[in-house]
Amino acid sequence: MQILAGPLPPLHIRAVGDWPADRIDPDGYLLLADEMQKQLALIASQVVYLPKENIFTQATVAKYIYLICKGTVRVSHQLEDGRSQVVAFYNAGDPFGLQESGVYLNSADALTECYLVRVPLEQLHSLCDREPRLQKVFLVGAMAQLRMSQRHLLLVTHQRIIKRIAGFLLECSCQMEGFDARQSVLTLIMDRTDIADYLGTSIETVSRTLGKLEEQKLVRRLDARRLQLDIPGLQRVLQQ
Amino acid sequence: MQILAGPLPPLHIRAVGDWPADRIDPDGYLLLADEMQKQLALIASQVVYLPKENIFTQATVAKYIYLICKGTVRVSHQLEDGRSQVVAFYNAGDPFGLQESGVYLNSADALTECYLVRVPLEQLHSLCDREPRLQKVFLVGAMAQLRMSQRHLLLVTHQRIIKRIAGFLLECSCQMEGFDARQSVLTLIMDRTDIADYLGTSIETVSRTLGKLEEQKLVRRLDARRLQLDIPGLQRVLQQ
DNA sequence: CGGGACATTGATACGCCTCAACACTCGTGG
DNA sequence: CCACGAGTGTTGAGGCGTATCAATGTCCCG
Repeated sequence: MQILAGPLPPLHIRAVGDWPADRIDPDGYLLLADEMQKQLALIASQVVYLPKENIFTQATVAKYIYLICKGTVRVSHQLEDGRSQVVAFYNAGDPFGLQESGVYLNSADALTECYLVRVPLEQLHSLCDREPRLQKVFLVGAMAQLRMSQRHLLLVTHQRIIKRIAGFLLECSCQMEGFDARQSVLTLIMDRTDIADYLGTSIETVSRTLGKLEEQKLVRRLDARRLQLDIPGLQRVLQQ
Repeated sequence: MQILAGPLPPLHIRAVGDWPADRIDPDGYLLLADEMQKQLALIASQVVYLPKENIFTQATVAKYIYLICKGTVRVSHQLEDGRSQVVAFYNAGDPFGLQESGVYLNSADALTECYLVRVPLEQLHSLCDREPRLQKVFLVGAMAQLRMSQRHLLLVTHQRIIKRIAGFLLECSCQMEGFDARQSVLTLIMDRTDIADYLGTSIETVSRTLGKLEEQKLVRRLDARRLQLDIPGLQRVLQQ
């Protein structure tokens, strides 16, 4: 981890689907007004993490809220029985660092090189009290996170794995970077273990299911990480 | 549905695990200051729903946010393939009515007789802009919902159904009314279909799994809706 | 050329979904 | 008082999908 000097980059928060939409840009991001940005700059700092680097660990004291400027973060939860469940993959515009009773609920790791803005929790609280518009930004962010979490729930409760995988690929092609819409080629940032732990299955089944989808000509594996998708075909899988 | 005249009852919002805790009572509820309560009373109204009555339907225009004073609400989502997934069971102190792009994401139904406070969304937005402390209440509420949603995710991703059921029973005994701690008897408010749709399984499997737990002396079925629990024993199931 | 990390493929066992039949409780009405 | 039906919960038999263990394949880097 490395702390960057200098001013914060322009910040935006994912707010897809929020309404009424004040200051939401066409892509569903809420932009921070200059004034808020300045005040945040007084307490926040920009940090960089390398791929595979741990950002924070579940059950340790929660000091910061993070906001992603660039990169992808995996947030996961270790259960008592040893299983690891990926709670979410976060991208630019997503806030993360959910805490309960002063400790982090999950662990966070950088999947790619990540540029983050790190805001000390205590100071954020007092700043939000002084600057209600900033609080609104975080409220909108929290509700966006709640929608994402519920979508994830609907995804993992599909009994058939083929639906989970199809839904996952569609989700990636919508809300992630690394999807070339013209070629319809998705470049995955995560490995098979991450996908399996996100969908609640095993790496072998992920691999086999991609095989099934390839048989049905809905997916073509250019290599392990690059998939050519038949988007309408995958959507049809979810409807059966 | 029936609209009640007269003043609003005292309102509180579930905020378990929030920190730093300003004005959070021992049970984890955030109490609304009198002033906010008064302002809310100007735009909100108290409504009553009978058991099994529909409160709102997925994909219809979202006009209100609801806050539960008393009773239990089932929020569920219908998927394209016909499956119904219960997103959450909500109790006193929980806000619900999540919307995306102006329409409800899920459907809500009363499980018991429900006393709710219904707040028009548009007026709530402008009131929140004038009264930041109210906005903070909703922010805290949204984060509590996010924690609940993530717990639910961890529950339904247990591969073994016996863990899902054990976890579900423990969850009910913690955060729901209808658990007599002295006798360790849990009275379920929902039927087998609701449980199955909450855990992503079938009613038959719910029934059989309760049978398994009964063989292991971790549960005793007094009748279909009343279960005597061995709490430590159920916790042990989750650890294996 | 080796080693390690990651992905795929194969064989097997078993847990759960499905369909089906049956038990139970409750209200209604004969 | 009993008969009937609907709604709900339980139990049984069978087939299928997926987890698991194991082996093999592939890529990258030293």
